[in-house]
Amino acid sequence: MAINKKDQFTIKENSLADFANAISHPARVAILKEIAKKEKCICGEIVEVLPLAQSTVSQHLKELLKAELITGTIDGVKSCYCINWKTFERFEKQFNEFFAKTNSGNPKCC
Amino acid sequence: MAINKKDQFTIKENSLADFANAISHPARVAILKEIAKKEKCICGEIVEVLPLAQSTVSQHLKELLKAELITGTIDGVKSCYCINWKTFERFEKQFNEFFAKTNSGNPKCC
DNA sequence: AATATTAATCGTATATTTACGATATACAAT
DNA sequence: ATTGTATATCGTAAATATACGATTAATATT
Repeated sequence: MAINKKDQFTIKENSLADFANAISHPARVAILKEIAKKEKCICGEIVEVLPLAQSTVSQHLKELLKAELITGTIDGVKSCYCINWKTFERFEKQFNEFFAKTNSGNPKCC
Repeated sequence: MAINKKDQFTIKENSLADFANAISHPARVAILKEIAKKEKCICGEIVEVLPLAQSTVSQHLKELLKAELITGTIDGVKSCYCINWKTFERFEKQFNEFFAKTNSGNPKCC
């Protein structure tokens, strides 16, 4: 972007944005879904299911790893990925903290 | 991007990604936070609090409106924004549907 | 009517994202 | 050792996102 002002925001704001960013592409949602379904997945199986090139899937996996939404281990010549549920739980808490449900009624709302 | 493959994914995958994308920038998280705090915000109040130009804040507000995370009404010369909690609730449901908590234990996980 | 105020939109430059194929790496099998 | 297979990384082109200031539009005030 033109100028990056991300450091002008709080760590919490940035970390919530980073989490959201990791799942802000349908391919990554589909990958997460696939891993969650099988509980365990190798890259090849994911590539088969998605309408994307292998290298592109690999890039998306890398982003999901960076955001700690998944964990990955190398198993011989294959790679195994799992959902990192701890990150999801942490996100859920942060999410609630930011947008506390106490306001759900929206009495003053326009 | 090079080629857009978003229509190769399901509507649900895209809608979840779109929601996440709307909160994938710290400025938008901060805006949502500010509106949630006050329950009701005029544009100018948000601009005051954020380290961004008025036009940039306006662009972010537009995106939040597009994703239906906020509602906006015009009040004379001012614009008033509120959180659209219904969208947040819908997202929460979708989120759980995708990553059903039944797998949280991760028995086979790597 | 003229001026001031508020917010949205436009035009833009730059950074980032996304996609691909090609190549590299790392292990497995022969 | 050579060959095959699986995945990661590199280099890239094109699309999108993000930022800004300038302008426009719409109401409020004088």
